[in-house]
Amino acid sequence: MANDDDRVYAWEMGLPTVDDLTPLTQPLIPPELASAFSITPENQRTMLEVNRASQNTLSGLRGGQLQTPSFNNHIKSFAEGRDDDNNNNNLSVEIDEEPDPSDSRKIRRTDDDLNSQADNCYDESSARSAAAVKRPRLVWTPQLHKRFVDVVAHLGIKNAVPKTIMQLMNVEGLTRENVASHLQKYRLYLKRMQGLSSEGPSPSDHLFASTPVPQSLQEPAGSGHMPVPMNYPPQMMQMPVYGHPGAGGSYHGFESHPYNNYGSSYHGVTHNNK
DNA sequence: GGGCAAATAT
DNA sequence: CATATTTGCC
Repeated sequence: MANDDDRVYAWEMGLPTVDDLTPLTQPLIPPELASAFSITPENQRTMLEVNRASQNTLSGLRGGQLQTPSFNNHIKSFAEGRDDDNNNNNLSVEIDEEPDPSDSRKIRRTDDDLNSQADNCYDESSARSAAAVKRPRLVWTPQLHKRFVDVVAHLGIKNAVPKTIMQLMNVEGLTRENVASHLQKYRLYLKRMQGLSSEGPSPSDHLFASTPVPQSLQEPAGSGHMPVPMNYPPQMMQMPVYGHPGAGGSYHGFESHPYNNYGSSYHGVTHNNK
């Protein structure tokens, strides 16, 4: 006598996670292979292109009277529900795109896009090279910063250079300049804290104070470990929640374990209907 | 390319 | 105002 919710949940759990799926930005056939077998190489799809296609798909679904509202709700709840259930740490760069009065919604590189784009292809407007587009101001969310700190910690302090950090963070749209700039500030923060021992972080250190500083950074950590490629799961998961600078170092975020936490977690599908 | 400080920009 | 980005210099 299982009710519908249970059946839906069972169905959702049987679906592949975003981690199992090949990112849309990644060609199914490597260029080398394609050329070797004289196959016409696929067009490279960047995240920007994929996202644009997603927007078009969503706006198409919403705009046209063809769809019933409940249909859209199901798509959305599905995406959010899986995110919560699997505890996916799908980090992505969260960016605002001001020049678009027609749709003031925030554009996010999430698996909302992956879901929505599944039933549509990208059009010509998305075929433009996204490289030439200047990226909007990056927002260093606690999650993004956490990942940054993790990478810096796992690299030695000696290997923690912008380029390497950027690569290991593996975040779409994140540039070396972004990392370099953030690293600069982060180092200043570390320096200030080591100088004034036994003193709570400055109230102005909103972001940094909310993220624990790994011991790997406290000292030169002479352990000669080479850059070990740490595989972060593909991006996703954002929440408006901000760490409380309350001098305690209390913060909530993901704890280096992308998966697990299955049986005990409640799969409350949160509808953020605005 | 990296590091840093100062100037800009949002 | 806080923070991210750009710039110039080493």
